[in-house]
Amino acid sequence: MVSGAPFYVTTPIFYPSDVPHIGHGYTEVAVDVLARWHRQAGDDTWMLTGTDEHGQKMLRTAAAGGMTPKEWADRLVESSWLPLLDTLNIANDDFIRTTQERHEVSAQAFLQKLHDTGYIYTGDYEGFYCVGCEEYKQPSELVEGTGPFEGQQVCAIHSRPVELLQERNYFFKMSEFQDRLLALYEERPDFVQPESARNEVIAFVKGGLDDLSISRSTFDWGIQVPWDPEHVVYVWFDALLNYATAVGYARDEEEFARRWPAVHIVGKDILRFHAVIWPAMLMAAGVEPPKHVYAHGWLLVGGEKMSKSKLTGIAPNQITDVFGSDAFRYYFLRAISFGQDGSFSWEDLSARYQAELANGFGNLASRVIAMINRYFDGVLPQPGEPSEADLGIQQTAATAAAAADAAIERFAIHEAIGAIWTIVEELNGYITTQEPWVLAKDPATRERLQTVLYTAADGLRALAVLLNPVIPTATAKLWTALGAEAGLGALADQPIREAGEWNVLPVGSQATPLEALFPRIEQEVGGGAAA
RNA sequence: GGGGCGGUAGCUCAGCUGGUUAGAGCACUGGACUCAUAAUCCAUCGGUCACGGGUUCAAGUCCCGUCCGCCCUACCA
Repeated sequence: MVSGAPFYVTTPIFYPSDVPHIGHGYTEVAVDVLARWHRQAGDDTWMLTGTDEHGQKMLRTAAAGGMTPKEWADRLVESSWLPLLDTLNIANDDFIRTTQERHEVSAQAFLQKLHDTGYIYTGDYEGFYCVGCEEYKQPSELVEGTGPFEGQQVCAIHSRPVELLQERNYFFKMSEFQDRLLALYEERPDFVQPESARNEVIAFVKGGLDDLSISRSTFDWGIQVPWDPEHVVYVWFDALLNYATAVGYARDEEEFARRWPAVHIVGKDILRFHAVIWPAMLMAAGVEPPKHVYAHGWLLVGGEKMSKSKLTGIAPNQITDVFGSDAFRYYFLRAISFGQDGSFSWEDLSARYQAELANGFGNLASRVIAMINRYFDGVLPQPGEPSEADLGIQQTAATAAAAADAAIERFAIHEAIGAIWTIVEELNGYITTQEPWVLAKDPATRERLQTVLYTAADGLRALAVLLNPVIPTATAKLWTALGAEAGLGALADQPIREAGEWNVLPVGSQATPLEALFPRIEQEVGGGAAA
């Protein structure tokens, strides 16, 4: 434990009735890397993910399948969403489902608090409701229907007719929070990140806020409004609360105080819910706003936003089945600037796998371990006086480790990996230049050989520690092959902020042969195989 | 309609407050080497910085306009 500073990070909770695609996977993986990094740094880390199971859409799809919504949700969570976490090797600390009792209890307490303090009132609402969006639409959001819906007004997103609904329900006085929200964005410029997201949020809030209808009485699949059993809580309001309810809001004040406030990582399409509505809800309840709301970009496939309807949706296991979970994690976090949209292509994935993971990192590990085994029977030799070149490697590692930690602090995950990768590149060059295989032929250069291989091995040690949050499967194999555990303990316990220090791997560590960390993939990868 | 973002080598992208011959990775080509996953290392090749004006001693970098892509948001009918 270094600092023990709290770090509570969340993914959005997903609709179980969606089919998991690489966009979901991207968010999960990004949050997992942040969490693993902080955890390994000794921060008091907690990673939350989960599913959002209420709402009319779930009710209807369940009914269509002849099931209760809860049965339907159970099935989807078991068959799709928990397996997704396995597929991607996610080390979440908790998984919340909005149908869990702990959530319902805390959510009701939150709602009651808002009601007691006068932030909720009764009103009538009439509007065009889109079941697909789970929300009312303004007339401007509707377009003329085509085909079977010709002559009707349809939702611009789902192209399906909207329903004219009128209901008496409860409203949250969000309009009262405009000034306080703007003050929040002003006082804490890093509250909404990146900058482009912040600007959009500010522009939106400056345009004025409407009160929010937060209950429904036309169906009953949801959390009951505590003072009016005829109403259930609007699904988005319910969903946002998960971040607080999961860590004990109104149930376990000690736990809540320990974890809160959270860092929310979200796709930019749901930024507004997290950067406007959610902080307003918290302010109304007298709870501190989140620490950060970070909006990442979209994955583009063929230059367009990935979408299932355009058949560009890709299931995460299509990638992991061929390349493995490490490659998935590495690729999306390295190739895409976190916070910006990024292009996905099988060609790029395949090329980076080959060039960076297999030929770069994997082969580096392979050649170093092989030489320690060949020239020293696997026993890590004692280094002699460092030369200029050796010191250069040490410097590279120190600089890279510091830069990577600083980048993670700014959510620049791609930069962090790029910084770490300078060690891979320098080490490969170092080995080629130092020519240990030549040194090995002459007994007179034995000590120099020892120094070179020690330097390379300790560099691998630093890489294993620094890359463990990103590619934990590969680094675990490397840790074993280096024989590091005997002297240093478990890889996950290695303090990541000290990874750039030198002469850490104990002399005499017993290396063992290393299988290829990222074997060459001979098979042709099919791009069109969207299942 | 208003606002925002983007358009830089074949591909994916860096280029902060304007300043010597515009960078990186991958791909391509040539060479070196053999410890290693036919891998590594070095070098070369490659761009009218969307287009047209303007400001400046100097613009990819600022200003105006045009075109293209995307996002947010409004409104008429």
